[in-house]
Amino acid sequence: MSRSLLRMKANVLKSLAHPTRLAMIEYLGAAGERCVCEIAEHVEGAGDRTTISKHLAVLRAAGLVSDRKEGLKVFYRLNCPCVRRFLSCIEQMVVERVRREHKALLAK
Amino acid sequence: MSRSLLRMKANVLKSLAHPTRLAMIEYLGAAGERCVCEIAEHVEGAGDRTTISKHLAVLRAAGLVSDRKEGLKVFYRLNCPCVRRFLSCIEQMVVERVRREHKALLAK
DNA sequence: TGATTATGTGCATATATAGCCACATAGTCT
DNA sequence: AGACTATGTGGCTATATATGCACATAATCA
Repeated sequence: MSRSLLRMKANVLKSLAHPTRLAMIEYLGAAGERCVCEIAEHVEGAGDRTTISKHLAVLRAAGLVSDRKEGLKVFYRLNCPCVRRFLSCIEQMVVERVRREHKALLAK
Repeated sequence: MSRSLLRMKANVLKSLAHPTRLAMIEYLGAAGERCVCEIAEHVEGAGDRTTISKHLAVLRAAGLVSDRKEGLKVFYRLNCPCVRRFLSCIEQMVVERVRREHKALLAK
């Protein structure tokens, strides 16, 4: 496997690997195109607006979202619908795992 | 979306978000169960053996792989087959992107 | 038992990332 | 033009991560 392709894929994954950014991606996947203020409202407890901007910049740099300016607002949208399925796979795995560990705990 | 579920999913993604670990996962996905020495040989240029061990420990902690000891060797295997599909989605996205940017470059 | 091999751990350091504050930009409205 | 609003950037610090070295463990074999 080419090192550079590997690095690029790891970068995309890295951009997903943060609770706030993950929430943003899931929100955009579910709700469609949204402006920064809507995203910021939805992703509560994610810190101040500049932090939100930077997270969005990370997602944009990774190619996961695109943006479009309209008046004062900037709208972001998910580029790659396949990411949604991808994330549901991860979710399934995590949920499975929690269930398994919970069961193991009870069995003791 | 629950904060803790979000954090857990981000953690799984984080564990995938490193070129060496990604290569390990892809290798285990394609080749099936492998011992550390085979993994280390396959993932060339990933630094020394202790680094390899640590990356494997990260993947194990995330629940992505399981290990099994047999004699001196420890065998690792991919836990969640769905990860393979997931990764091919990311790959497709990256390849698409490179193609698009390349084209855009030519058009100038 | 002592030597050898496969793998893992504990520390130390280097680099990367997250978050916040102050400030910058850019569009809108009066 | 000047005030206001939405968003982004630069720079700082705190925290996290990656890596390698020296050492630890554990199984095998002579």
